[in-house]
Amino acid sequence: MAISYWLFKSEPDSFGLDRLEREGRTEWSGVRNYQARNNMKEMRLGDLGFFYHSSTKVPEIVGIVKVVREAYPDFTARERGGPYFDPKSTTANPIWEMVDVAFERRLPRPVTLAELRANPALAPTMVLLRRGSRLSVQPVHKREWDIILALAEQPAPSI
DNA sequence: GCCAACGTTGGC
DNA sequence: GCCAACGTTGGC
Repeated sequence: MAISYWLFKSEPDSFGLDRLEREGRTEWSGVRNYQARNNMKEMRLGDLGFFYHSSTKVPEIVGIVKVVREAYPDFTARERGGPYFDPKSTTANPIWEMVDVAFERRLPRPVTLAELRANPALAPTMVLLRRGSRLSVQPVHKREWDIILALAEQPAPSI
């Protein structure tokens, strides 16, 4: 069974790749969007994902993570007073789920959003590049995955 | 800091 | 079920 590929957005100011590398693995908690949650439910052990830095001066893909635990209830939804508390979610009927991901590796170099946008092989299909795309956990086609890995092996384009 | 795009909420 | 209002995301 082939693995699937994903992309996880994270704001480096709150949780960047440096921290994930230090900590080794993390719970991908706090996702409060149904589509993103559904994507996590489809993830299987061994799936790989790009780690993307969003809401930063230069948004870019910086590394690769691996799914090391499949979807299970996101306990932060029941943390009363916490930022991710959701009264609709109960122990008996949890709405929100999370996966665990582990640091896999850095890309040889970051690949910026601008570079992805400028690539005609990616622009038409990649979820990240859709107009107004805000999905924080999204699928990546294998074709796109391979193109981006190849880009990261090449020197950064000079702008 | 601005603002377009999006998802959710709630009145009707 | 519709849709206006609102809050959030996230690039620029």
